[in-house]
Amino acid sequence: MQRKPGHVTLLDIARACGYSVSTVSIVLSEAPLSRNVAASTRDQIRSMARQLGYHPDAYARSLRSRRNQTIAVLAYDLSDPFCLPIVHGIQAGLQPQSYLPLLVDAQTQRKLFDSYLKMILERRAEGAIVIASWIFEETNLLEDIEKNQVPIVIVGRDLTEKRVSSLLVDNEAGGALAFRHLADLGHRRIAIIRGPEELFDTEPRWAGAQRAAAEAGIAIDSRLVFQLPNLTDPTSGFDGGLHFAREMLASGRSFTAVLAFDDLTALGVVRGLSEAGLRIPEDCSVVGFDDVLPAAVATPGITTIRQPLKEMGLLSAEWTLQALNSRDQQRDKSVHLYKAPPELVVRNSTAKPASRRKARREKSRLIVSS
Amino acid sequence: MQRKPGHVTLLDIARACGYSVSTVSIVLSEAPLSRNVAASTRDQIRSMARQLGYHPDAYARSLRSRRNQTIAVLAYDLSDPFCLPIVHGIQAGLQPQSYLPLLVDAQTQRKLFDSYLKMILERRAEGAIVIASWIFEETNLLEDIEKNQVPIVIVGRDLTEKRVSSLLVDNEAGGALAFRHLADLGHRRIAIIRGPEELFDTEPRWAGAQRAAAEAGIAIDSRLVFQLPNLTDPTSGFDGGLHFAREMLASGRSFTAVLAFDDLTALGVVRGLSEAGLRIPEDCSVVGFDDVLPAAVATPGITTIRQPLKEMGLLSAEWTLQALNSRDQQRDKSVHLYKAPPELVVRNSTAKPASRRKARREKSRLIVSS
DNA sequence: ATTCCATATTCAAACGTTTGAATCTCTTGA
DNA sequence: TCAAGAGATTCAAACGTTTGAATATGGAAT
Repeated sequence: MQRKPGHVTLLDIARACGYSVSTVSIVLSEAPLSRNVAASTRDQIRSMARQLGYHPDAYARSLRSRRNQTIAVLAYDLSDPFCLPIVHGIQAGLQPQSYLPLLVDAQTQRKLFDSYLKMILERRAEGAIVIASWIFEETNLLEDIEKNQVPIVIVGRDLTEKRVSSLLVDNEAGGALAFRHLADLGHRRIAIIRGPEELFDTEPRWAGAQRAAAEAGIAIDSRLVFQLPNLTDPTSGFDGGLHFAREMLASGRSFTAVLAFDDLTALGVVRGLSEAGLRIPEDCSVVGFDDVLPAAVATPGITTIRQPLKEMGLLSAEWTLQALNSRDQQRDKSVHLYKAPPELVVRNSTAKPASRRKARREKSRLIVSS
Repeated sequence: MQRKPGHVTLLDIARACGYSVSTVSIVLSEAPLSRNVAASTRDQIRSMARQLGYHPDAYARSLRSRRNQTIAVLAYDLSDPFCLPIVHGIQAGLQPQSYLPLLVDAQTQRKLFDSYLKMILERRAEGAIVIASWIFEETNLLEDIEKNQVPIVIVGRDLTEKRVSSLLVDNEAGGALAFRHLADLGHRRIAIIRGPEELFDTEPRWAGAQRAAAEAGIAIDSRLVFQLPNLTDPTSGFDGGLHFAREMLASGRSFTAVLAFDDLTALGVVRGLSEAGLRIPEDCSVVGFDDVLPAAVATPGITTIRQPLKEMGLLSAEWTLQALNSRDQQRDKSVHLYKAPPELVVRNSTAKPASRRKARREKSRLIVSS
């Protein structure tokens, strides 16, 4: 196994300028000792390194130094528009400490998830940030990662009872915010599409909506409550919304607004209602959740509950680095929880309901025609 | 620097079951020599490894073996919906050979791009796939990566004249396809929004549209041709589309269809026309390019030109692995080019133009009211 | 008995770094 | 003249693995 020709090591540089490997290493890695290396030597070594095209070998380096400036970021599915802003936040948080994210995308597949998990362990990432999925039981994840003393933070789910620092949006508040927005506009007959049963966001959002309904003195008609099936594909919310919109119309029950579980679902609802000739928001208001790109660029723009995803990502990065540092100093194993405040983003998919009489007339016409 | 407690090495296993490190390594790495290790020994070692929670150290391993089963994937901006399907394709192509993608997102920032590039070199990725950006001059990228003998493939741009294997959609054919679709529907007065000047896709798409116009005997009104400004943010196409839609209407020139540079631009156009009270597609057809998620879930769904992104990603992965293998065998430095065939996806943003008289009447009413 | 082969296992060097300790060469102060 | 320190550089071991070569063990064939 002869050395590759194009491959420059410390030894090459050392020989080229007549110093030892140690000196070269000290200079190029800017170790504390480099303070008392002669300035001329430093310059000579640096310029030789540049000239030969030297790049330190991360493998050799971190084999020796046990550090690799890497935080693993394990996303359950990058194609969910939800993930990207979080990743950007993480990158922003890691950058200043010159840590690098090792980004892996499990594509909602258990098999991939496991193999990437193994990879994270093998690459000795110093910490891990998991962007949560409802699909996997993270139990063995915890065992395996924690056993190896890697600090871990989870985004999008509360796992504090398993002693994992967690960040997520305050879903209860968000659900309430969305419902209250519709109530404030004057809507009384509000259809609700709940999330999939296995998704942890579902319950608190529903609870928030119920609380807001009670506060506004509005009764939720259980026949106007739907629940998305368990999904594999993050865009399948769209199909669910489309499906339930048709079902709502076919049921003949009147409603003037729909509270959808997330933005894709809301977009599906818009599609379904539009197909039947309803205009959004004149004939029916629709509100989503998350504030992902498709909601912003659709026409009408979807009124939604924004999650401060980027901020959450940023914070998760900071927590991880913090845990790293405190681990080096003492054993500070405190577990944090941050429930981010959701924010109402009003666009054009919501409006005051049409006057009751007119609305009823239109509706009946439509139901007949569908 | 004492060893971390939770950290299990070959030596630990060797001691625990009374064999040498070599034997343990041979067994666990399934080296050829493991053929003649006693079956009982094998089992004992394997179960001990599992019991202790052993994970091989990728750093030590690849320091010695010079392989790390990693292909770097450098995306210019993951938040462009364009990138994700490519990444998925790459993952799919790497998986069967148990190579792992090292995914990095330059977020359209030169500084990040450089620092990630350095990282790729330091981590000794065996190959690199670049999802192209118009922002960066890839010249030094080439120098730096090629000097280190790392095979490199670029997706989304033709760099064959710099001897880099390239995959991209056939933009010329796509532009023609889009224009011909509108012409076939009967449109004659077609507005065109060209891409930013610095983007390499712009020219061929425009050329394709011109060719199709000539073939259909349609004259393109230069006053209905617009050009997006150079952009930093991939979603800024939306703003551009919105802006030009308003400008088109204000100009008073009549048109029945808009050919937008990409899907986000098309969505911006839809927004702009809708604001003025126009209905899509009854009053005006709009066609996009790329087929990204927001185009599919908007209402009406945007008719667009689909790029086979996933297939392109898959192929890029295969090329890279192939280059890796052939490099080990002989010096096969052949450069490939693949122009993927685009595909028309008809949704609901395009339709036959309204009869001429009626269209003109509507238009003039609108222009007055705006 | 000796030689030879196959099977099972170990030796020891190497990969490219980092780093605590060691060495060497000057100054400086007494 | 010597000790003490500071400044500049090097030694050598270590990180955890892989791997070509070497060794040990037991037959079987000569």
